[in-house]
Amino acid sequence: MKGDTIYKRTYNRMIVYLGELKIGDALDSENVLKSKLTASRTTIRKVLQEFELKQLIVIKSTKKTLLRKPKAKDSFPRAETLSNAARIEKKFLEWMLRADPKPGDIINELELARQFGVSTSGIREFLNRFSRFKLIERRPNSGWCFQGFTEDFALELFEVRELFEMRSAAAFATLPDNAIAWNELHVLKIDHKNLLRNINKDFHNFSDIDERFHQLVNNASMNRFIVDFYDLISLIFHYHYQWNKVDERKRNKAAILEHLDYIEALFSRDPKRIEVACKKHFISARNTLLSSLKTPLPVS
Amino acid sequence: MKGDTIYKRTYNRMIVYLGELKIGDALDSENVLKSKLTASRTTIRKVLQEFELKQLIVIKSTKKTLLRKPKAKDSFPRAETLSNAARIEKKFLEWMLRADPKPGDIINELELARQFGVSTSGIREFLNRFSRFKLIERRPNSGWCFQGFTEDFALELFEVRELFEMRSAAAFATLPDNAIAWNELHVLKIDHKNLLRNINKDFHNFSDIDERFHQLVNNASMNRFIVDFYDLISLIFHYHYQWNKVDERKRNKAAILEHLDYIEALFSRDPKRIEVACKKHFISARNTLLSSLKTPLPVS
DNA sequence: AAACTGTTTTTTATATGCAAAAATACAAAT
DNA sequence: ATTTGTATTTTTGCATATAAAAAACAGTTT
Repeated sequence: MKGDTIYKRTYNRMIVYLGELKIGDALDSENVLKSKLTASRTTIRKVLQEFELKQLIVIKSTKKTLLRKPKAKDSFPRAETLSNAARIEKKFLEWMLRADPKPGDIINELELARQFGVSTSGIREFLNRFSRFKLIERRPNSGWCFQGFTEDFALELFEVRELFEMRSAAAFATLPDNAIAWNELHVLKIDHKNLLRNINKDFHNFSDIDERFHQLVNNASMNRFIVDFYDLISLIFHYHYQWNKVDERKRNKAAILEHLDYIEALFSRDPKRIEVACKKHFISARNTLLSSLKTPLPVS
Repeated sequence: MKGDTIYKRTYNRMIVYLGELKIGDALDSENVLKSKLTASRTTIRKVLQEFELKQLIVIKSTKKTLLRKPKAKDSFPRAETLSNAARIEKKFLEWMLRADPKPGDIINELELARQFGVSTSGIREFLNRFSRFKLIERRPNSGWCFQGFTEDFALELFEVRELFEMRSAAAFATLPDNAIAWNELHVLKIDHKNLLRNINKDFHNFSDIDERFHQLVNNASMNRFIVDFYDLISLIFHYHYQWNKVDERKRNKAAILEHLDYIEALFSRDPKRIEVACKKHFISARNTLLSSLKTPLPVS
């Protein structure tokens, strides 16, 4: 009753690993495989035995050799390698998007469990973890109350986000010259410029680059609470990007330009300049988010 | 298998409620009792039936009358009215204090379950909730890793605390004249002065007043993320107060004086003055915490 | 008909059961 | 000294079972 997603995940990783060898090559020892594929030796052995059975490898005491290359399509489908918890998270986010629950709505564990086809304990555990984002609230001995992604929520979120990122950006400027963050920032600058060049076609790629950029800045704070808070930002933005498609190209182009300005400010290490660029970006980001909250959901 | 702590809690509340009536008085209707004692009608009825059985009240269709007054000592002991979850939390904090786990230590669910005499699912749920404080981290398919209340942890905690409270204090100054927060601040000022007068005797009462004060300031931010973060501060301070007894009287006296200064600054509504008082207090609070981290635990 | 009580259905809180995975142990082989 | 074979023991992840509590429904009484 535990599911065998780890076995399947390890199996898939083994296929990738074998794909990198040549026929006749010897495999690494079990202990090395254990760290390479991140699983216990117990699981590694189980997978190896399965591969021997399928005559992909031959095991002769301490020597394991590759007989023929596995095909990538023999892998288990990705969905089967997700843990139950990950699957529930995915389903819940999809459900939120679809059902669009309003503040004050009650969600109950049994109902969700039935809808998702999983046990109540899985749902319960998920909701417990998810509640850290403050989008739902437990009512003891009753259900969960949906708080909703309201304007207040967005404003409070942005207040903290701004507070944190201003601090992080200031910290970024004081990083030593040889910090890898500078290289990463350089790469991001190039990526931004490339995206700007193909903005008409690739504008929806902005979401990824946006997350990478802000995460890089926040990491400079070296503060677990600040870094952790970015999980919530990511979630909200991911969620929000799903439905606010109005003017997306135009908005993203503007944001890229702001980012480039912000990046230059970071390279300059001038605190004043950084503050100005950062603040400017947040003002427009907040406006974007707020205006999209007022746009009703498209009817599907 | 759900435990009957709610029944017991309601039973105790009913005793208090009956204590306020005179013999021969009619009890409120079930629905009124339901809101007065905050429980479901189902539970209210169960309790009422028990009281009837014990001949404390008589139920005649729609009329319930008090026969004789219950004695307070017939209540269930407080420990039995705590939910399982609350009991686990309490035990875990005690355990942390006693076992003093070090960063990198692994805690496992089964072990704790056995030690606390509860089921693993209870432990699991608690650890999941508790992990939001970042003192423990889940290792999938393995156990939980204790992160420890290290110096880094304390510094990062204080960085955010300061950021948040500076913002909250500034917001406090802009509250309208008729906000109840001003009255509460006034009460707190008096309480501080009283405590200062009896500091030699009552110095250990500072912990409570400290929490009330900072919570009041933080609430002025009207930001759920800022307010929520104070849970962590409370936890850490509660935990920390348990063992750092060195110079407690002296430290608390100094802190009270800083608070009084801070309170006056808030009343003045002068942003500059507030900032100075707030910052000053945080510098010494941080030093206190850091120095206590370096003090080894007293051997018990 | 509004408020109340009696009864039934649904949901939560918690314990328990069990397969998968991890950890451990140690002798045997290279 | 590393690696493997094998067996054993623990522990996790998830499902399910069940008593307590809540909610919903249906009658009564004022």
